Amino acid sequence: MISLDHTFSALADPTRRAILARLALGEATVMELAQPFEMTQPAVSRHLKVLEGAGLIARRIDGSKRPCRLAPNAIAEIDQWLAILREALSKNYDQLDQVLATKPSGKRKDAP
Amino acid sequence: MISLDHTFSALADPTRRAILARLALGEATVMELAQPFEMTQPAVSRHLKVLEGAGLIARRIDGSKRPCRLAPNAIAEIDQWLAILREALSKNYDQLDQVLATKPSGKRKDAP
DNA sequence: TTGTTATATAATATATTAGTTATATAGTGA
DNA sequence: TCACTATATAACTAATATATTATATAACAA
Repeated sequence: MISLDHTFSALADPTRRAILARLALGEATVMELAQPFEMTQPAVSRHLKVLEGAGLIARRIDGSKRPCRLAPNAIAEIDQWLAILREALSKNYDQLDQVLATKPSGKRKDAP
Repeated sequence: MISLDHTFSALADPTRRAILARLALGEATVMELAQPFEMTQPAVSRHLKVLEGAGLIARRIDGSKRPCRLAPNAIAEIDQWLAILREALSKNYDQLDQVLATKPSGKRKDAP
């Protein structure tokens, strides 16, 4: 099972997010992915390793090429975790709504 | 506007995710948040600063206390970005479905 | 087999991060 | 005012991350 630590930290890097965005258009090899970046091939290889370790991409073997594609597992796991926050946020919002509805002129401690 | 770099990197830390999970239950002060962790108060203060900088929490002033609560902006932004990947994944899945449906005995380059 | 292409790994330098302790600041309450 | 509580900041250390160059490995093409 993939850890959220790895997944979120993989997504924290702009190069890696750009790689994922490129893969959203379809499979690509390491060189194809490296080409648009001002970065050496080994650097891209390491980013791909991070993305793979995070469960965000998968690779297959095609001769001497290693085409990459998006993998679904990590995204699903992230979504699941974010659901907790989303639910809490919508609940808080409802509560605030209620407070504003029931005490439209109540004191606010945080007012200046 | 908040950067995805900051938001994802804030979420990559398990202590910070635990803090967010606690805040999902409702507002809490710095000391309340620090208490369950084997960590000093300054360490928690810094985590909160990171979460605030990432747009994941907001703080208000209540005397000498600084109660924290979840903030919605960053989550919304993350969701928006992840939508790109989600869409691509579902598209790829559909394509795979089609491929399997139309050529059930086609050659596969990646077969051993 | 030899040269070339595609990719991975190792060694290394630098930057960033997360924690610590010590200290500063500001509100609280006697 | 004085002691106490709540929080923030600074200085420092240790661990981690990212990039580079050099090199290894494996497939391909002549």
